Amino acid sequence: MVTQPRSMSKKDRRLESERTIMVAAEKVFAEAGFGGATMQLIADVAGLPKANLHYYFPTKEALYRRVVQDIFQVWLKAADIFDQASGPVEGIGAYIDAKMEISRHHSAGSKVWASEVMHGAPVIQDYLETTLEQWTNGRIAVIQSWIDRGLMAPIDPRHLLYMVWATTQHYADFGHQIETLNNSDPLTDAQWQAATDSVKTIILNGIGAKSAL
Amino acid sequence: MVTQPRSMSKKDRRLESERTIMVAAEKVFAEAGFGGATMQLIADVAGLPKANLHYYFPTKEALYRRVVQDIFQVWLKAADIFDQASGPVEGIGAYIDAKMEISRHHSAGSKVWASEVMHGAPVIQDYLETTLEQWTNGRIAVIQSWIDRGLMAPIDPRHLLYMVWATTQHYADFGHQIETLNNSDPLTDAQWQAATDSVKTIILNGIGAKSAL
DNA sequence: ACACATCCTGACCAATCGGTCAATGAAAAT
DNA sequence: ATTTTCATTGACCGATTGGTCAGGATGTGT
Repeated sequence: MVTQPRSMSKKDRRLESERTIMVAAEKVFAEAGFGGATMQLIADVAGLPKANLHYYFPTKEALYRRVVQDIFQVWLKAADIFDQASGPVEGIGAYIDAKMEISRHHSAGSKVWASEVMHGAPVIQDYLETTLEQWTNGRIAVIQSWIDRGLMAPIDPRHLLYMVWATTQHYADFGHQIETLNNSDPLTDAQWQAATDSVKTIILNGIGAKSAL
Repeated sequence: MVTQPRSMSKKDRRLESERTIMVAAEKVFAEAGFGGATMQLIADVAGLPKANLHYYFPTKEALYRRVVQDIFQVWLKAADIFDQASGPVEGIGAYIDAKMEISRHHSAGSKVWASEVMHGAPVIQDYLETTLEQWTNGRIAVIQSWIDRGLMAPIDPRHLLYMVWATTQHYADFGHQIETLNNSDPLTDAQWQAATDSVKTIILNGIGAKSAL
């Protein structure tokens, strides 16, 4: 489970140990929820003794907090594309692409985030009130400017964002249901592409998006 | 917490006791997840001694299973409107209305369902494979007939359904996040209406829905 | 009044939980 | 070479968990 090249500084080894634990923790938290996850199970998945986890992370909650914060960073980063876009077709289209990609390849993280918010965000409430609110307001302003420039219909930007979040994350959070309804097979490359295209088509048509180019 | 009119058959009292417990359980499971919920806390919320819970429900899992099944029934029932509709504007519009209503007034149930599916549906897997799959296939056929009759654009019905589920449930499952981004205030009647209208506008426009009337 | 079934609950139990700690090992620093 | 710091771990602990059970309360049919 753990590869430890001998030529590695102490700091690097600490970082790698932390990462090993956090990867295992993300998986277990996603599968069992915070309450259902046990330090013992995380330790088993990470291939380490339980006491070692407590050496790097003092409490279960501290470990969980780090996992959630980590996810939040990935999640925010996906939105950089938004700002570089000239109009809704490019901006929202690329954002949907990015979020669908995360749903596919980072589904455990998405589930942990969903679980955290669903239970009232006991751990990352401050993030919601600060970082997320600022980010959201910034993106609302961008969308509003597109509306003002006649590049899309006058849809409430807030609900548009919620719809993009909801739909893209659905493919991660409810991935098991989707898989079950797909003859219990994981979605193929083509099916993921079809899903992404469908989402983009409906939303971009739904808001009457016009390319700014 | 518990009102027990003296004139009540034994069967009725049993049913009412079960209902009292299940309401409390739904709330606690929604707030803490299955793993985080404790029988003691459910008992406290229900205003009953813990041992009494085990009299009506042998195990925590049995109680949880009943709660999830209960939700599933509500969830399926909301879709009856679908069949009576003459076209996508009426059918999908009414379905969105119904699901938004559930998200608003049955949010705990929605969260429990989401949590269950997110964790791999360990308890209701059989429902997914039987009832839900049949229901889904039936609705897909209806939507396809609308497409064939030129009442909407040729969108993959499956992904359209996922989008409706995702978006409407988002207002329940991520209600805390939405509330936080709304100055930590619950959505007002007008805001709920605006949300519902936005969702309907985007989706119905997005699929090029035409009324059949 | 009686017997009988159902309902209720305080006290209890084994198992598991998150977390601690002293002892040991390994690597830097001197 | 030796000291010092960091990393590792098995054994352990108090607290909490889901679940049990014996015995009392309550109602029902006769």
